[in-house]
Amino acid sequence: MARLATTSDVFNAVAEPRRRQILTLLSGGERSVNDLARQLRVRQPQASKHLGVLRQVGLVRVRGAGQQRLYALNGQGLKPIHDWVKTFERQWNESLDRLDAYLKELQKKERDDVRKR
Amino acid sequence: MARLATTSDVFNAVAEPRRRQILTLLSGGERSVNDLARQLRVRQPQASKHLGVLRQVGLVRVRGAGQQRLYALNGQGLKPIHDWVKTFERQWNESLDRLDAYLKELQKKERDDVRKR
DNA sequence: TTGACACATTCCCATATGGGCATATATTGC
DNA sequence: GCAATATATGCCCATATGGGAATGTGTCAA
Repeated sequence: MARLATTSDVFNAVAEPRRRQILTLLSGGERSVNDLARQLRVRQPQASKHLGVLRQVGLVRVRGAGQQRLYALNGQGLKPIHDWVKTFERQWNESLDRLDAYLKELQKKERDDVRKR
Repeated sequence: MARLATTSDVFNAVAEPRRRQILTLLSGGERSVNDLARQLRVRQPQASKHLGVLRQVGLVRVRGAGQQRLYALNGQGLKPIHDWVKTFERQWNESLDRLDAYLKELQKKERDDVRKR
């Protein structure tokens, strides 16, 4: 079956670093295709393709403006990722808490050792 | 160059739905490979492969327990995704706010219309 | 109409994939 | 040692990819 299509899912669409870059750039406001291509140091066709993927999964919107097309971020499209990853928030906090507790324990031992000297 | 390796990145590793399922299952605690394979309704080798990917990107830890290997979630591995998507939180809140304002505006109009009747 | 510009689409190719399957590699109990 | 169980790994294949390059489509201005 091979890997899922990049357009099958927001997760797959966002797996590509350049597409994440595009979203970051668009968070500053609308941009034209050439604009984005220049910033990404990518040729125009690739920029168009990436934008096409992002559009198919609903992460960006397009608007015609004369002979250029302005792409805008659709922030809501990222919510599924946020919601999913948020369900694990407690998990990594717990790991950090354990690390924190461990470090505190080390420091305590250190103080005790110093005291014994 | 083709698509990036699934092991190149947490984003790529998590793009596969079954791997997300695995992480969800592991958030309930350690599981053996067969255990996971059964829950995912996947054959054992595929489960092992997926777990291998997750391990390579640091999303899970393994621990030998007799003749089985228990996999555990490493929540901190998901933090990069959380951090990235969090930078867009304002974006979709704004969209939602606009939607909210729009709906409120509609309701107001509706009330006014009723009043006029 | 014609040319210039912005963008989209198509074809090519090297590459990695995930599943099926068979097989190697532990580890345990006898 | 040997069989049984749990897991990992290797090979196969169909499929989708992202970049390069060329070409199609649309819009403007003269």
